Amino acid sequence: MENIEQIRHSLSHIMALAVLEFWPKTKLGMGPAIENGFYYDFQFTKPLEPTDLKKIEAKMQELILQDQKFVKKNITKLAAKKKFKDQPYKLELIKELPGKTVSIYTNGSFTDLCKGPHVKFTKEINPKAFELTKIAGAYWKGNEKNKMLTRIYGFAFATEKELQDYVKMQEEAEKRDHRKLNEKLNLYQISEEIGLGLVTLLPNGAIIADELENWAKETEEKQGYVRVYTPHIASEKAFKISGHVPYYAESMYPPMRMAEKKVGENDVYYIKPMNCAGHHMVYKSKPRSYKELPLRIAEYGAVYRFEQSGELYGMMRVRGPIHQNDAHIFCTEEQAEEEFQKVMDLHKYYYETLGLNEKNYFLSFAIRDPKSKKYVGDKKMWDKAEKIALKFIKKTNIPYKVEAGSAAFYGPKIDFNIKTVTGKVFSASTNQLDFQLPKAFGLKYIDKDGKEKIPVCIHRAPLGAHVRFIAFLTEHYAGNFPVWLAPVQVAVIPISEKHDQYASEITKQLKEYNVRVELKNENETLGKKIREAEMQKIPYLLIVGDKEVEAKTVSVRERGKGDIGARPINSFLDKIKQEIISKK
RNA sequence: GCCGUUUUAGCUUAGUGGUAAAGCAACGGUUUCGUAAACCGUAGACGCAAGUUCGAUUCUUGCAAGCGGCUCCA
Repeated sequence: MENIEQIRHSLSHIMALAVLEFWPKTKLGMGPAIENGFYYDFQFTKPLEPTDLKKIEAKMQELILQDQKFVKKNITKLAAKKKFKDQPYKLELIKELPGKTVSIYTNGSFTDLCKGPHVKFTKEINPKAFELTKIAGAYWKGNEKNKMLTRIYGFAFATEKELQDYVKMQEEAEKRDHRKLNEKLNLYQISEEIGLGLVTLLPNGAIIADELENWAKETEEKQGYVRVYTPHIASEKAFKISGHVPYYAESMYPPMRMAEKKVGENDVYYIKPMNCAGHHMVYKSKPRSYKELPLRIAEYGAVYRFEQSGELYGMMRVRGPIHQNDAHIFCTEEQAEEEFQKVMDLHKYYYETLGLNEKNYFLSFAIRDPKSKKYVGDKKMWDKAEKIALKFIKKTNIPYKVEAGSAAFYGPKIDFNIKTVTGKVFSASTNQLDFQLPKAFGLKYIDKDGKEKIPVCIHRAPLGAHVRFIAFLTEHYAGNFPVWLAPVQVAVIPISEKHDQYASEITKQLKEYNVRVELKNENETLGKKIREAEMQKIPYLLIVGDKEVEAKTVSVRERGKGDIGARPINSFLDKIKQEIISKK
């Protein structure tokens, strides 16, 4: 496996050499190996033509066949500066690297600043096991304030077969893309007329959202949560207290101003990007005693965020409505650990029920970048929050990875992240330990000793936001939703018009038991109706013809399994009800 | 938002400097069928705007949206 990384990394150098042979004035950025291949960032002196990719690829193959040797050398920074005097990005890197010397690698006429390692000879690389795939813009050092360079990506593997298999696998994965599946499943719509990134859940999507929401409500009620409804808009005052203005303002829809009135704080309103302010005000609605804590305030709150247009991605990343499975747990510092553990256990319960395991998600601990100014509150509180959160996260025994600089502006986050079929990472659920907002909102409770204290707040949203979670589940199940979530659970298919009446009786009976059923009695052949139902991914098809009418049964066809035989309707009802209740 | 790329009917695609072809879906009819596509017919489109031209869906420019990345996130 190490070798494949060396091959990929070496290919990026070979690509740089190929590019320089065609356009010697090109400035070089960085060129690492990545999960499926490699890339290199260039600053071209002229725009790249679409055909150039093939041209570079052919040149690379030629260079590989020359069997160039990769030679490593350590040189002083001074010598390096001289060597790379025409490469401003390399000079910048040399300046930042620690130590007095840097390592360079030479292959053919090309030398790059690089810590390696590489293959010894290019003959170790199969010239048919790589391909250049795409051109994209990428900011220098990943910072949008920097210049945008042109990145060329390539796939690379040890053998040609592995490359072909990978490409094929990608094509298969794309079929599971929730945007693609939506064409048949009709879960949602995003239209230019309504607006960019604004999702309409169509009837099928709405059913799934409702099922998830009901499940969350039932579960949370058992665990002592109370439900509230808070306004979708709030005055600027609230967001100044919470810090959203100014720390989060660029992700918020522009404010609404009450023009006819004198403009003061209460004449400016924002659509809420988070539910925090509302829930903090619920806490503040009356004086609180330690006896009331923990106070768990829940709401499937609809928030809107003005995400950059280029970030929008089907139902995975939208501007709204983002119905979050949100709750804020207000508790004492001593209670926080237990409450946090309960939240983690709740995740476990939800995820296990949905058939998710650690292959489907990973935990990340998002802390602040101490150098950045985009965080509210004082350092002491941040250090404390990060320290305690880390302690909690360690106790859960779930592997996690630390991400510096991605905390929320008011506190560290513990995120459950998911990957889309195409490899994009999104956070499905977020959990935060917050010492800032309760203080900012002036929340208090009277403790046993009669003294006022500030509660701690745990922000949590285990089922994330409806649309993102539905998108994730759609891809996870490849559209084959378990019966309890399936928009249509059963299709009743009469073989001919003669059986329509019996079919509608069966349909009616199922409806009485709250099974989501569709009668497919349109004038089509049986084969066609079955095909359509299968493409809609309906879990059960009940086929009724002469035999079934006669014997008072239904022939059951299970999704993906085919005909599983005839049985009396009551027996089928018992089976499906059981599956719905157990969320199988 | 930035870089690249794409845009012909609801979807998938064909094609042209003289306004366009097909399959599926839709609709109407025929057929009454045993486990993934019956048959016949009808209707429906060149993303938007400007320019070049006798004439633009086709060429040019701008804009918009989609897609792939970057940045960013529930």
